[in-house]
Amino acid sequence: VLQLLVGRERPVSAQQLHTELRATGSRIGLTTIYRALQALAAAGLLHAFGWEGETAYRFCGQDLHHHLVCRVCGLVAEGPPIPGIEDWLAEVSAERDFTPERHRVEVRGVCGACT
Amino acid sequence: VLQLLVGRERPVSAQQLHTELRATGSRIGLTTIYRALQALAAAGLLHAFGWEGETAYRFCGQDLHHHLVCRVCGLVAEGPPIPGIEDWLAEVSAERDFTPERHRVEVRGVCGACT
DNA sequence: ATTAGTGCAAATCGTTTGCACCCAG
DNA sequence: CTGGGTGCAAACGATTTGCACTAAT
Repeated sequence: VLQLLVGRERPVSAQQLHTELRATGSRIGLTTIYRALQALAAAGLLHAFGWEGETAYRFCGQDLHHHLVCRVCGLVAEGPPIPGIEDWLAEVSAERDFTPERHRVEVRGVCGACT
Repeated sequence: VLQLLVGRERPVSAQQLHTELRATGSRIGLTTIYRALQALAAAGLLHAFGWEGETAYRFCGQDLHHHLVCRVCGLVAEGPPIPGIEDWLAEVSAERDFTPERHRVEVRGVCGACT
């Protein structure tokens, strides 16, 4: 299942994956897809995106955590870290007595192809 | 309905609101809550948060768009803009031929009270 | 023989929709 | 009379769960 996710540009929902797999003749069940996706997401290999009522997943390295999401086609591009975000985070957290664990920057817009 | 949202520290789901309102004797229907929340969110007065399977909303000014979310109690604190984020955004977007519309920074962690 | 993992079908739960009703203009 | 907004109940769709079955140790 993981192999199907690697190399994809846009997130896929459990139901989409199921349909695709079924089309290739696989007898895999929807349940298994859900369980696999949840496990992989919990392990940090996938990122979850809310996409029109359903949850879609995308393979993501652990290092880059910033996304440019096209609201038209759903394409997701990764971006470099924001310079200075760590300092900002440390400062703001200290101010509020908050212990940060992970952060996520998501930019919504329209990709070049959809403009 | 809006008045109930203003001043809250943490997001509330439609169902929670409904329960609370019913408890005060209101005869409001769940449908109305959903419609009101969607309208307010579309108008930019509320921000939507995914919280354990359901969608919760929180009143948010239009200027500050960064959030510190406690994963234990759901408390949401607002933060100042990241210095330099606009420059970063412009640069990254230009690189990828992407037209940004809005961005969102969400930091997950644990608040002081929950530590 | 035991166990982890699977698929199916039914149950669950948040959300949306269809529709009849009521109040204000 | 007319229209917008409301509540109720049914419909919907994504996700989860119960359970029997299979394959591998």
